Amino acid sequence: MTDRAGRPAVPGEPVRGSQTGRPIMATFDLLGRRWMLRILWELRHGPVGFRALQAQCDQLSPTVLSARLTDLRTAGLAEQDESRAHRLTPLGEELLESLAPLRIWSERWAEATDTARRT
Amino acid sequence: MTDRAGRPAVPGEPVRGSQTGRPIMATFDLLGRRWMLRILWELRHGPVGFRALQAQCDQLSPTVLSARLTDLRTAGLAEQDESRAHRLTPLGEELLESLAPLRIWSERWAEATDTARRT
DNA sequence: TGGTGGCGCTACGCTCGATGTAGCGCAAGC
DNA sequence: GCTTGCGCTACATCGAGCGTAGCGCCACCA
Repeated sequence: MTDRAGRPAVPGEPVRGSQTGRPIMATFDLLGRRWMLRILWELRHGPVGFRALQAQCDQLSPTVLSARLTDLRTAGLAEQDESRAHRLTPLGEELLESLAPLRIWSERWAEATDTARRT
Repeated sequence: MTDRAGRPAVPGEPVRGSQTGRPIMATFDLLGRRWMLRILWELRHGPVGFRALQAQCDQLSPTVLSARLTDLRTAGLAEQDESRAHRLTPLGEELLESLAPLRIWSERWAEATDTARRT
């Protein structure tokens, strides 16, 4: 393992940035890791192989991809099928769905920024 | 400045992890920075002073807090009032709202993890 | 009016996470 | 048995994040 020295980021336990273990904090911890949101997003179309996933994420280094996938698996949000392809668990799917408003918002953000730049 | 060497993370421009400049990617870039989600979250109750905000975020280092607030300001999501207190812009508020489903999900996640652990 | 204390924030050195490249082990195809 | 491609790890490098110290500013009070 590339060794991630702990940091499971699971609700109910103290996580980086919060002793309380409040679920939302665990979520922030998990999603606040670099590439995490992007990887989650790219997993939306079902099982993907390691290298394909890497390509979809602009060739991020395999080290980080591997680490993040481990994070996701530990958190119970992703898993591997028989052919070692990566996919979301039902729980992971739910997370993805609850991220949907973000896409809507990002469009609005783009518009707003654009208008601001024009003026 | 602690200097963040570019990387404005604004939609419409290439960002780290994506040449396309698709808004959602810019969003992932922005929110994927450490403490970003947490800070956004802690800003939900209106204007907060720097040190108060720092305290709410488990005493994260002022360096990072300052950097993140700059990020937010650059992105047009936060601003400072007359007394230099930090608060979200309307756009920032919208982002916060679209993060709401995350809280719901995190509760479900906590339950699921809990049950899994018990068995 | 000089002292004290609190606040916003920067400087700076160190650590650890992220990056990039190389390559191993394995399975399939020829 | 050699090549090709995949999943993933090793390892060295670099940069982001962290912690501590402290500066400049203002308010309050003696």
